[in-house]
Amino acid sequence: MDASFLLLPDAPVHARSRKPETVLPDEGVSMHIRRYGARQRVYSAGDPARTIHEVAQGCVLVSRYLGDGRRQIIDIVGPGRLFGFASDLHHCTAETTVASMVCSLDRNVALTSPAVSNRVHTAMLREIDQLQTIAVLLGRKTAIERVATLLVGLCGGVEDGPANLSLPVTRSEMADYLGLTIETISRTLTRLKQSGLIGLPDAETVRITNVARLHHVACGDMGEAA
Amino acid sequence: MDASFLLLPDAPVHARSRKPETVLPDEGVSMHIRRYGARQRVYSAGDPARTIHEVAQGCVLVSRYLGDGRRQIIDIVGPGRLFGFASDLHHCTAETTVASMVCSLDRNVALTSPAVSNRVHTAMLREIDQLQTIAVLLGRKTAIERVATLLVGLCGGVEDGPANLSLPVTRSEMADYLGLTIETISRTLTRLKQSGLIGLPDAETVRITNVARLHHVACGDMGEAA
DNA sequence: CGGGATCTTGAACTATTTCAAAAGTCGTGG
DNA sequence: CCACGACTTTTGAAATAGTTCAAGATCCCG
Repeated sequence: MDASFLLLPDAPVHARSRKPETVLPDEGVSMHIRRYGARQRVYSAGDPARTIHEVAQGCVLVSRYLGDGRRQIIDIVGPGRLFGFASDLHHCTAETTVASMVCSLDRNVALTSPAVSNRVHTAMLREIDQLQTIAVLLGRKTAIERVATLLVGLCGGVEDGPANLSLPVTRSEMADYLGLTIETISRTLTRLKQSGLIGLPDAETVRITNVARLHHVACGDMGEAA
Repeated sequence: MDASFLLLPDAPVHARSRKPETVLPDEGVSMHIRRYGARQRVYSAGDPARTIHEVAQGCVLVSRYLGDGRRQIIDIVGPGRLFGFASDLHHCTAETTVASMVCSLDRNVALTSPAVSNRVHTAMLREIDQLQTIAVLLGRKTAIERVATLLVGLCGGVEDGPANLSLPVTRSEMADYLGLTIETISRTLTRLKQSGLIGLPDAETVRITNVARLHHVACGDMGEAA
C-alpha cells in the first residue's frame, strides 16, 4: 500500500501556474519518470494503454470528451495515486494542470511483479470506489453539494476544523468535473462564502471554515434544516 | 475472458416479474451458487466485502444511497459479469431485479488462482471503463441522450438494424441509473417513440427501429442537425 | 499602463423537476 | 367473468435549478 514505483517524497498538489513549461522526452523504456509542464498531455483517447502511470508530483486530470467537445473530467489525480488503467486503448485523455512529474511503468511488467501488481490492484479498487462516488455526485447531488464535496475531497485527510486549500484546478475544470458550468461554480462558491462556510482570499485559494460542517453540506445532510 | 466460475449457459436477462420468490440459503462456503428471488439483496452498504460475485442468470442492480434516500444506480449487471469489487466494506447495495442466480467466490481464493485472478482483473478494467462512461452520461448528456445510451447498451451486441428489448428494469430504476426522474424517463421514451426511433408495444418492451441511429442520438451526434 | 486571460455578476431562458391527476396493468376474490 | 384496489406508467401544468448570453471586475504579465 505504501510501496511505490519510485521513492520521491510525497509532494503537495501545487497551485496552477498559467505558464506552460518544457518537457524532457524519454522514449522506449519499460519504466521512466518524466517531467511535464503545465497543461500537457500524458496520453490521449485512442492511444494504446501500454503503461500504468503514477503522479509523483503535481496534478493530472483524466477526462473524456463527447463528439461535440463536451468534456467530463473523470478524475483529479494527485501525488501518490496511479492512473491510466485500461485494457486496450485509452478512452480518456490525461493532462497535467501544473508542472508535474509522472512515473510510467509498462503494464505487463507491473503485473508480473507481485508487489507492484498488488499495488495496482489496490489502486484499481480505489478507482472503482472513487468513480462510484462521483456517479452519485453527478447523478443525484445539487450544485452546492457537488462543490462542497469537491472542496472536502481536495483538502485531503483533514476531518475537522479549518483548512486552507490552494485549488489545483480552474473554475472551468471544476465545472467539467462536477457536471456544471463555470458560472454555476462561481455563484456557488460565493453562496458558500456568504453562508460563512468558506472564505475566498483570492480566486485560487479557499479557506474552509469548518471541514466537518462542509462535509455535511456535501452529503446533503443540510437540506431538511431549511 | 470466457473462463467462468461456473459452467451455466449464458441466459438472457429476464423480464422482471413483480412477485418476489424464495431464496435457498447456503452459508460458510468459499464458493457457492445461490438462487435469489426478484428484488432481493445480495449485499448491503456496510457489509464486509469478502466475496466477488458473478451473475449467472438474471439481473443485479448495484446502487448507492445518500443519507436522505436519494439513490444512484451505479451498474446494471447481466449474466456473465462480475460485481462487488471493494477493498474492505461495501459502499454499495446489490439487489436482483428479477429471479436470478448469483455465483459468489471468496475474494482471497479468487486472487490466488491465476486464471480467476486474471478474469477478475479484466472485469475490474471493464468496470472502470463502464463507470467512466456513466460519469460522462451523468455529467454531460441530455435526457434523450441518456435514455438512448441506456437502450443501446441494453440491447447488447447488436450494432445495427432493429432490435427488441425486454427491459429488465422499471422506470424508477432507469431514472435512478440515468440521474433523472420517472416522469422524464416516461416523457423521453414517448418522444423517442414519436420521432420513430423506437416502438413501445407495452411498457416493458422496446423495439429499437435502428440501433445505429439510436446510437448516434446517444452520442449527441444529433444536436447540430436540428 | 494595456491586452488577454480568468473570474464574477446579472438577467433571461430552458431542460428537467415537482406536483397532481388520469390511464393502464395485474392479481384477487366474489 | 368482472369489479376492486394497488401499483406502475403516462400526461399535464407550474415551479425551479442550472444554463446561456452578456457585461463588468479582477488578475497577471509584459
